[in-house]
Amino acid sequence: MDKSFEPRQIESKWYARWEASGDFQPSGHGEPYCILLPPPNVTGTLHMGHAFQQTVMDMLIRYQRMRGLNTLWQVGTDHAGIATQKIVENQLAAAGQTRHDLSREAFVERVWQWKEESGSTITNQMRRLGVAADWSRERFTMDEGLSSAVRKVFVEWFRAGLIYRGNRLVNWDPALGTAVSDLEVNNVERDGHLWSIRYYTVDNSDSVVVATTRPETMLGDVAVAVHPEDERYAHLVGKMLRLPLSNREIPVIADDYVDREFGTGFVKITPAHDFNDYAIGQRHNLAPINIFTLDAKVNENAPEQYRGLDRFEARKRVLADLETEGLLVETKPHKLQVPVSQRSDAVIEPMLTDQWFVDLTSDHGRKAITEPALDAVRSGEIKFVPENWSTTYTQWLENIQDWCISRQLWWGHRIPAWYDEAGNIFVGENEADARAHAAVPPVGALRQDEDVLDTWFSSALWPFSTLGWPADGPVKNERGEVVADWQADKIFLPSAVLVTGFDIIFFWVARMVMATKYFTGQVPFREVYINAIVRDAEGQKMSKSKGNTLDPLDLIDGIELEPLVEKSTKSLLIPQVREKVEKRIRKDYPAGIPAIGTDALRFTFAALASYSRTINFDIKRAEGYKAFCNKLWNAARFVLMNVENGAIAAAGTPPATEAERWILTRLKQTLGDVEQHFLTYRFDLLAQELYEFVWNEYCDWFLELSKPALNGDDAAAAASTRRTLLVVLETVLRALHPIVPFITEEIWQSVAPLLGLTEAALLRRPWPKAGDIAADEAATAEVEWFKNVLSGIRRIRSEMNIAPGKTIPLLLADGDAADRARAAKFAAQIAFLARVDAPQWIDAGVDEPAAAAAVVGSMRVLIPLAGLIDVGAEKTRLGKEIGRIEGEIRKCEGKLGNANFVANAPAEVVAQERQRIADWGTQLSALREQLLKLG
RNA sequence: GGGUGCUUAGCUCAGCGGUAGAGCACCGCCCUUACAAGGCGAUGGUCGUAGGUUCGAUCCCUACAGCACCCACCA
Repeated sequence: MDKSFEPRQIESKWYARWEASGDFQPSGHGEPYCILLPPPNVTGTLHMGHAFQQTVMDMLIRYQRMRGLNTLWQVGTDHAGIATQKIVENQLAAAGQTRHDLSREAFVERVWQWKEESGSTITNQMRRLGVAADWSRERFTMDEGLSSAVRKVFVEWFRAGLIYRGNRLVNWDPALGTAVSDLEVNNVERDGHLWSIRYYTVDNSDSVVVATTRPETMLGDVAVAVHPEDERYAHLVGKMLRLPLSNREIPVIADDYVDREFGTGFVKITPAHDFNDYAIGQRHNLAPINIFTLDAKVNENAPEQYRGLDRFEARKRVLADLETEGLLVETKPHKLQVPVSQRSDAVIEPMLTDQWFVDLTSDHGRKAITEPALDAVRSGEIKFVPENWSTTYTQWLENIQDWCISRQLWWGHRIPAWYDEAGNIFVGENEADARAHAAVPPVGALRQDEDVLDTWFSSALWPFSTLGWPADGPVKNERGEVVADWQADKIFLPSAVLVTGFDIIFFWVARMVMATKYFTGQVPFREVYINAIVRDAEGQKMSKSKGNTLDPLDLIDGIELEPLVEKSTKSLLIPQVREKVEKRIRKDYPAGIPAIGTDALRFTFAALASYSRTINFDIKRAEGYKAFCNKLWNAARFVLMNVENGAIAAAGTPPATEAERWILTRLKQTLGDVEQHFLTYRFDLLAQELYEFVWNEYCDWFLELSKPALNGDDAAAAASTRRTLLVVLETVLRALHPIVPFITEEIWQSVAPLLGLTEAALLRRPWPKAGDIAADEAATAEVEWFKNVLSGIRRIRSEMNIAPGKTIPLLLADGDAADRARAAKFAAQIAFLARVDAPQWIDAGVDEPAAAAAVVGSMRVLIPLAGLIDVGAEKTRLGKEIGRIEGEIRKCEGKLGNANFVANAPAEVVAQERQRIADWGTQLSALREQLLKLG
């Protein structure tokens, strides 16, 4: 093995071999265990969130694979309608074109081309992470198989009366020219104004003052509303008002939606551009007046002078005109929630358009789709981890709206609906099917609906569409390879656990439950592990506009300062932001980002994966775990160097030394805990457990303890120690493999032959079970004793400034028979590791030299002063220790002196307290005796 | 307005009813042949505040404060 750990070399070597070996595909035996990859955008690149999430999935898959389960990690990519279409549109824009300059077919063809060119970027990046995913079954949400699933679901839901088309007020993104769902709209608080405007009655005898944040919408007003019980204005209800600027007559109506306390108590009603007003309009039978075109300019329903103006321009004009007419009563600053499109940042305009919806709210829709999805979680059939996310899920479904599934885009699954010349709708998997199911004979030619489906519609089918549904037989990809076969593959439904972010519980998780329940009768997964959101070291959300994103590949490979600055600032358009980001990067990463390797990155993710909902990614922490990898590497080097040239005890030989029995006992405990942490998804505790075992037990103590054994005269002990060194290493490599696959594989390949192991790869080894290892509690006590003696001596050496290389004498006093036996047993180890001469016992009553002391139980461990030690300093040291122990004893006495404690606390707690006070007492008297001896 | 979290060492976080822990940072001594990406040792916390339950509270309950996030139609 190389002298130091070089992640780059190791990583480049293994992935291709693993993938080619077929070990990432289902083994075909054992209990099925499936994980669905949340399909990333096909044109996307790997970000920290992906890397974190995928590390979690990979740990689970590798673990279960080693446990002998029939594992499938189903991977694939999502066509990501809007995002992908926008990328290609931007390319066109750079050439001064829009998609409308191309035909629809040509545009879509161009998007496919782009997908072919860049679609494998993210999957190749995933490979760098080492994911044990089954690439032979990779799917794309727009491939033929998945598209046929989409068509079938649409048609079946339509025929079941669960999908309908209607002219409804929807969230319209005027920049993208499409409807978007409620979920794709963010409400952003902005500084605006509240304007008060006077409307006169038609006879000019009276007037009302309405308050609005959007004065331009008054062009579409159809009424003014007051609260039915508002006595101030009761006399106005039913009167007609003259709408300023438009000169239309509109009624004053009473509706209890109005809040009497807010504004003036009058609300203008614009049903075509406000969701509340729409509802009020319906209640009062008022026809909405749409005043905007689809790109949010004033249309022909408004007075001539405003037509063609953008809505924000129109606002200015309206205000100016009102001012002129003396109708603008008041203007005051006002904070308001503005609906903004997630995709384009454009302000959403509620717009009346024809759209397709999935019915989730009528009795029929609730019974067929919504309720089963709620029941799946309420009944515990699906469990969230952490558990409280089920509240989020449940509450959303309880207040759900119908799902608007049509999008006015070109890239996506075209809606399988056709219209005849009379406007009748025909739905079917294709035109012929639509005709065949026609309720009325079509009039003239059929033309297909122009719209495509919401991207999440196809994602909702992912749990079963990827397994081959609805085809009866094998499904092939475009290269003719079989990627799924529903009859055989439905064993992977339900999948075991879905690992995903809370931000798509509504978008994706809930909708998968709805669709999967409806079409397969099964839940899509048994558990949903909601992973934390990765933020930067300061807890800020990572975003390109803040320039604080980290590219997982930059952490793996490292990046120089200048390229990092360039990369982080290139998409920042505002110079001030750019400057700020550059400054921060130069400060945070003066030497760029060091290469930490995939394993260290993965270990970091594991170590950060507690149940907390955000994790702050600190590169310092990652560097620490790279050090851990290096430690493991060097420990392996030590073992190999010491094992290769000596006899290794045969398998089954009982361990010869206390140290071996102790490390095996600790290994057993560690494995038991690791098992538990896998069950509860506590990867942080799991990582910590293994970290501590490797570093603080195996390296710090066992490797050190093995040195005297390896170099000693006892050949049997040496051979046995060699075996144990190897066995523990090999076992711990197996336990670590799900977290750090590359380094463990690399080391394991060298270790395996020495143990006669014949598997081709570490992933094929069985998961190490605690139950297979024998515990020896007595050995633990022995080694703990030894560690106490050694720590005592080291403390003296350090605090008394005794040169580390200097061999010094060691005396032992008092103690009992057990201490004598142990001292004899560990004599060589003590001498070697503490750099002391062979320990000498001092008999009671014999004069002893002045010495510095440590106390282990009732035994005093003495380093004679003889010019080495400052008596004053030693007295101070002892005094301090005595003070500390007296404090502990006082605490114990306090408890035991409390009659209520003794009466009420469990017996073992009281006994433990008595034991403690006795132990402290023993130490205290030894220390006091020592202080006396120093005079 | 409804909901969900968080507040523990300088920083990032575990612990969650019975002796306050880790990583990183900091301090001292060491290039001791696995490892200076290292070794040995030391320092550092009245566990947000106030009550309550309990023999005992960082942990459970209540209130308060601060900080996040999600959902929602106040013009």
